[in-house]
Amino acid sequence: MPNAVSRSAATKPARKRRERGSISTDLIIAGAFEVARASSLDELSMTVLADHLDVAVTSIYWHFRKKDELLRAMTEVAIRKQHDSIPPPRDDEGWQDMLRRQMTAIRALHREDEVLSDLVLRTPAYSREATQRAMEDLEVTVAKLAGAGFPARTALVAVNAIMMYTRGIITYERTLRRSDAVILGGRQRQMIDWSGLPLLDSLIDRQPLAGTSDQDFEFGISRLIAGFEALLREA
Amino acid sequence: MPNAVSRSAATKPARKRRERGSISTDLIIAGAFEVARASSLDELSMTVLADHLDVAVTSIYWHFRKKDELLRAMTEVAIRKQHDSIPPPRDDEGWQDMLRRQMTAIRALHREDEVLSDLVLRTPAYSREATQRAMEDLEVTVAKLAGAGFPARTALVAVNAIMMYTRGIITYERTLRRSDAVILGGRQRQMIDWSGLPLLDSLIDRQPLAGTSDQDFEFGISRLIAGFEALLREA
DNA sequence: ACCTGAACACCGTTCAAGT
DNA sequence: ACCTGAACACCGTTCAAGT
Repeated sequence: MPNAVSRSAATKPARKRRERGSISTDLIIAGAFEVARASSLDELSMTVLADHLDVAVTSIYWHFRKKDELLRAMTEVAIRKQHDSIPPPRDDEGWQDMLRRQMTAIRALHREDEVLSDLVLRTPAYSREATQRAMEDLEVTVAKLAGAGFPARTALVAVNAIMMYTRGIITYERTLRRSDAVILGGRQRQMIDWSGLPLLDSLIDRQPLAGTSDQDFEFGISRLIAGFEALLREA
Repeated sequence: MPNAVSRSAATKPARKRRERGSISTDLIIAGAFEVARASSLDELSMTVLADHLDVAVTSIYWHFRKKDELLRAMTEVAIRKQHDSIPPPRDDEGWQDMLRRQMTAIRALHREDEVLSDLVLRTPAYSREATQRAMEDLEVTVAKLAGAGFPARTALVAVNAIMMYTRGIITYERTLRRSDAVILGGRQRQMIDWSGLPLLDSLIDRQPLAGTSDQDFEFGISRLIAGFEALLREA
């Protein structure tokens, strides 16, 4: 915290003027990630960011005309990081393992980087480059399924489906974590009258209610893959 | 717009004092939904809501101590509406059709009511009643699968998985619609160099890029159900 | 018990002005 | 070309005061 001086006092920092090239768009983006990671993306404000960078708020507006423009730039960075973290297909594995590894990697990344997750899930890709990269990845993945006998169209829709499932898990887990800070652990269990719920009563015990585990995630992935395999056998 | 008078002029409305019981929490919630539906949940502010209700902003704070409290109340309403819109299982249908109908109904609801969607997806259930209702629904659904031969634990995880898939589709479609207002139709196609992408080039034509169709949604549902059936056969 | 205006801290953004 | 402070409209919230 570079300027944790006086908040309430009327004395203003009276900052020294910075040199001309002393802040760049890259520095601002990096600073924005630092602020967001230290608190959250929601709490990232232009004012706080400016303080963090020890710059006048308005200086940021020379590099980014709107806050939204800064967020877009951050999203590009996040999308690239996600792209780089997805393992490429290997020749020595089947399409099933490829899908499993890719989806697991995406989920892991979103779990360990909430800011990235919030950025990426908020919007589709902005730039041409990001879209191009995404399409190239998709082409390779779809080709792998097509090579295994799936019609091209089916391969595309299948990849799409397993990504939607992963997305659902990711957003749900994100929602849980967001509110867990408030709700505090699984004391929900006591709120419920279990008398009419014999099945659930026997299943949901100590573990946090409706939480998502690695096994639960794996289950859905396996079932989708099994469903794809069934389609392959029919042809 | 009850008070679309002067914004810039220094003359303030000078409102007449309202009677004591003239606004209730229910009226405020209803008004909040009206404002949100007319614009969006993001644009719902206490000030705008107060204007809409022709009430002083601070009056709302007597009924709801925080904006978050109002949002919670709205979420409860939304969750109840979602609950009521999900068709109950029928005796003359199998578990497959039940799941299909339920997931389709949820997706349809979220498509036609964006405000509900934003509220419900933002947070898990708050109140005891909502949680209780959700658990009762879940019990019935899980019981149907269990009756078909699934172990109880598997039935629960399966229902969870298909809900996660549906959630992924819903959030993705929501994201698309949010940005479609900006991006404007599928002119993305021209941005991309298709030379290295023979498969995708042949598949993605006129239709909006990466859009989600009813058939795509159906595909994932079918594959999951097929995956569940495979599990049943193994036992 | 319920409604109200004044007031505050914060936030995104514009603009005219510095160097 | 790049950095800055003053200023504005808006937003959530508190508080003391009305009836």
